[in-house]
Amino acid sequence: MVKITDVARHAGVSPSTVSYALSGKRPISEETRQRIEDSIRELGYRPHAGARALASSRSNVLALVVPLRAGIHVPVVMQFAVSVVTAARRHDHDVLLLTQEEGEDGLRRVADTALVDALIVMDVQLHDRRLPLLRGLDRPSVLIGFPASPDGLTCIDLDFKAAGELCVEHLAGLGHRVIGLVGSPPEVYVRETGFAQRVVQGFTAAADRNGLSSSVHPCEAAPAAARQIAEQLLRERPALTGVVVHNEPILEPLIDAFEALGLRVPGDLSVTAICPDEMAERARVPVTSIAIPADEVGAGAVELLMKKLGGGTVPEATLLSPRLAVRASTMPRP
Amino acid sequence: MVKITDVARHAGVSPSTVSYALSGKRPISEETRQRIEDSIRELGYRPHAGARALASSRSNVLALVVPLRAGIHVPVVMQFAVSVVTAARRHDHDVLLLTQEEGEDGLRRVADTALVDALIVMDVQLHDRRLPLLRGLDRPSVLIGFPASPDGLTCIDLDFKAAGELCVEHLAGLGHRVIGLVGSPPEVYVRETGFAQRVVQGFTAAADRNGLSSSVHPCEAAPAAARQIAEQLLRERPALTGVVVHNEPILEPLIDAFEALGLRVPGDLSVTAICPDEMAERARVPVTSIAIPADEVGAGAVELLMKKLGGGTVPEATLLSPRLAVRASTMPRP
DNA sequence: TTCCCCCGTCGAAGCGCTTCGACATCGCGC
DNA sequence: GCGCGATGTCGAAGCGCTTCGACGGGGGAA
Repeated sequence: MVKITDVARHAGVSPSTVSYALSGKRPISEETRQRIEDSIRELGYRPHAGARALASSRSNVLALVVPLRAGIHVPVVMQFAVSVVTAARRHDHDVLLLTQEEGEDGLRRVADTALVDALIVMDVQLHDRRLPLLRGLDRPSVLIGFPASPDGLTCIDLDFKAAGELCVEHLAGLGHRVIGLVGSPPEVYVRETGFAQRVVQGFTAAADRNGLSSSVHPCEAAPAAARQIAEQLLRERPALTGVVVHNEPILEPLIDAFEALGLRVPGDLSVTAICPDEMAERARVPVTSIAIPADEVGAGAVELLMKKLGGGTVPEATLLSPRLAVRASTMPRP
Repeated sequence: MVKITDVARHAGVSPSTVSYALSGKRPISEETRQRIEDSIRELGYRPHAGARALASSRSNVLALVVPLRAGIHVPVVMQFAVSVVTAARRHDHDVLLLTQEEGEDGLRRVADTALVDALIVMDVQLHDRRLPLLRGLDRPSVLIGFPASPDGLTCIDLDFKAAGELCVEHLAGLGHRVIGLVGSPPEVYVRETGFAQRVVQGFTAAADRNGLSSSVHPCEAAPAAARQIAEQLLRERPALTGVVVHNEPILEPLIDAFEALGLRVPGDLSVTAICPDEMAERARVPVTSIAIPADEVGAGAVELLMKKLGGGTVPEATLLSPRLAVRASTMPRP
């Protein structure tokens, strides 16, 4: 293994000079730097990560905790993970993968052993049990998702309330007066997953603001449930002309169910959704939708962490504005 | 930060004794060990990962390279990742997440900087560009998937050839005489992804062995393509009564297409698939299928790596036997 | 009883890097 | 012509842990 002393000898300088040339923490003459770089290339030098971590008390590794639970849309999780890794690499950091199963102990372990410099936690619940731990940890963290009170934490996510509102505004703008929200399975609300509730809040607030008649319907993530909900909506709210769907697996089955019941989308019923773009695009009827901007969220989380690691201060809450992509599933009320 | 010397002082022993008590590399009297453990607990000691890595030249971290490419079924990738992390934790190791995008440089980097002790590479192609690198690296690796020649490497995967055979044997056992394989998109074969070709090999070999009439049909991963293939099969092979599907996204659309063309599954046509269990279970007609045992593969990869890290020798090829779950989509030939 | 060996423990020497203080050199202003 | 700050480099001291060789004491074999 070639080490920094080898490089130093080869370049005719001291090890510390090589170190400073590498880190840029002290000025090095252009000429010397060049010589050092040549030596590094020639010898194929790679600094030892462990030694570096020990001496600098920085491992240049971030922890990423991914959720495993049922009801989580896996491709979206993967998108987050990839965008976090990609963003981390831009800052010369690597990413350690933790599963939620490891729980609080896992977080404590990687933090206390200095394996990682900072942590990113996905799928935060309103009253997440990990919050006190994260607050007390001696290293910075960023949450993807919002707990009930983000005091002392740093959180980033799509602004789901605004997303709910935006869907409603879109429908209202098209003249719809009676709308419904088909939401996530009941257990998601019980579990107090913040984003689901926030969609409901935004939906309801915007409907009220616009003087619309609105209703909210939690729904299991199974095709059969979609059918039931569709029938129920027709029965209970015959004047319904607009639907917001916040339940990925059910989007297509629900549209199918409406059509099977004789409602054309968008002819008789306009549908908007909060779901990944590729899902909205590939549906039988391409769906007007708001996507979760996984790339932005992941990259944003990393940027926030880097700022914190650099000693900067960051806002407790970062809400990404929803963007509505208009597709074929919505049209003006007939 | 509490360090090993603190523990040693507190327990009235030398630091080396604490170290040996922790690692078990030298005998320590029960009494002393107990005292040390108490001190550790009382002080909340956590060994510093970097220091440990430096002194022992073991980081206790594995690299996992996940694929990003289109045509890869994301939930399966996630399953692999989770099972690797879980298995690694059982061996007191952590997992560093690398994206394929980082390519060979990423592998070299984490290996050369001693950030990781060993590597797991997913989605290996027949003539993968990373193979020479992996062979030359000074740390062990395990491939999930098989290249053209695994010489000098360690590979593990489902035995896709056997899977292809098993599907055919199942159909043959039910009396079917004319069968077809609906495969992956053409580019998957062009790309020389081993597993797709191996399914074809197994399918063809078993069909020949059983004296069946067989045909192979690559197929795009889009519903429209499913419809086309269904029509083509009916036209070109009217006597067809058995189909093997090796193309996740198309499984359901294909069954739909067959039924739309007047063929009942399994009444007129028996269908088997190689796909995740939950997909097979949730289809309109639950599909007789062979699943990719992501848990076993991931855990197996870690076990192999641990054995190699421990100085043991392991077989170059580990093929996991396919298991066929019989469901509602197959029945004896009428 | 003597010798040997094993068990349990210690001390010290690193592992490869960063960083702090020191120092020499140079150019500038006065 | 002198002092001073800026610039560029060096040496040495760790960072916290593992591991090697050494060593004292106790038990078994001869």
